[in-house]
Amino acid sequence: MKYDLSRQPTKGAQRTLSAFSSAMFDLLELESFETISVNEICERCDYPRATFYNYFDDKYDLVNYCWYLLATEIRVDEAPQLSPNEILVTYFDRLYQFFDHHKRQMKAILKHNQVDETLVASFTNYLKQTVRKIFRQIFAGLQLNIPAELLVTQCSATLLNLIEWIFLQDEPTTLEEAHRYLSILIGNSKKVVMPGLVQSID
Amino acid sequence: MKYDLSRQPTKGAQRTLSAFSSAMFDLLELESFETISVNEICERCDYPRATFYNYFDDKYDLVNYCWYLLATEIRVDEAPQLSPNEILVTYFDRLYQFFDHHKRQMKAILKHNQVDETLVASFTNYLKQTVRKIFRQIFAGLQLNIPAELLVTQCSATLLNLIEWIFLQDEPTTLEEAHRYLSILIGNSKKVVMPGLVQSID
DNA sequence: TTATAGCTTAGACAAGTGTCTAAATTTAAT
DNA sequence: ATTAAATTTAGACACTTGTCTAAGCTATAA
Repeated sequence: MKYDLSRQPTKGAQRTLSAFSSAMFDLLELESFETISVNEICERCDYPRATFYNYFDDKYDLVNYCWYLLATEIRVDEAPQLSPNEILVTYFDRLYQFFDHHKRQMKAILKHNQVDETLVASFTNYLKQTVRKIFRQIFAGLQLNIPAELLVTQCSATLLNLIEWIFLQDEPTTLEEAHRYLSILIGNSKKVVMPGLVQSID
Repeated sequence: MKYDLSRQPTKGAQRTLSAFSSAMFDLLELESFETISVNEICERCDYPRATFYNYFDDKYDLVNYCWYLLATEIRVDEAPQLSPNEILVTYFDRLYQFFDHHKRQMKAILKHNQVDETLVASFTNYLKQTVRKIFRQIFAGLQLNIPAELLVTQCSATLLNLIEWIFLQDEPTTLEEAHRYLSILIGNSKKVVMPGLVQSID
């Protein structure tokens, strides 16, 4: 990303960022990400190519910014003070809620972009990276019988894989049923219990 | 892939396929996949661009063929008659063996291609897809308390994530230690026990 | 109001991509 | 060894990509 998101954007910059991300979201519902060109993006929002390259490195960079916008909505950054097991369910619920809310948009995008292609992978990967950060913080102070990074990977993968199965592979599942699956996958038990914890700390 | 791999390739075609894949393997040790161009590949193995496009759609297609060549070496396709838990460990061992054997090549490639970039993702993804096929077959006839596809995803993700951690994140781990981690991640117990199975069938 | 610093933009650039044609060459089967 | 079918190849094509320059615009602070 060429534009520095950390500082307060000017009114003009905000307008430009919105225009490009909206154009991308629009185009993703119309065609495959592969076939979208920078020219096409610029035409759609009536900005010159030079401006595009002032803000983004390439279309991958822009789509990444789009994921950043979506992720903000999931409130993945707000970490409540809860036990690891509760956190797991809490974040699962937020993801579930988000995908449920954006069902229509997701379905439209999936029409032109297969689940196994770059686009969807880049989205779920973005979310996975965000969820990893949270788990990394949570596991930092705990006594584990397995390296923390491994557990971080396992938990975020389990969460995202289940979400992906329900919403991207389109296997309608109630939140209750999803919780049952989650507990089986995470802990091989009836309750959600983290693997690798030396003692349960619910 | 434009060339039909299912039929017996002619001597010439075999030579061409080898030349292109070798060129790609060579270049991956010299620079990042992103910066490799089709022109460069063709120059390195002295074939005209037109020939490249006779065989492959693009460089992603070629690198995919490279993964196919590697995967054959792992013998992922030979499925022995074993219980699900034994299969899990068997395939983990094969992957472990393969990566251990190709340590040098992997390290060289990782020097120019970061773990989080497209190239490495495309490789581990290829392996994941291959491992998925095996688990799908294994779980087909079993009684599970969770949809089979979910379990397939979970098991292959756990396997590949552990392998990735050991070899691509470069966390040297003995096979014994790896088995211990695997059992914790898969079953939250001292032994490797699959989650989701209605009854243990060791 | 007016500098001035920072953006925005048009257009050119070198390089890459994937497709196509028609000629040259190779292959496999008689 | 001959021949018909299939493949390979050179070169051209239209198009995309990312960079760069120099001219234009705009916002803010004196």
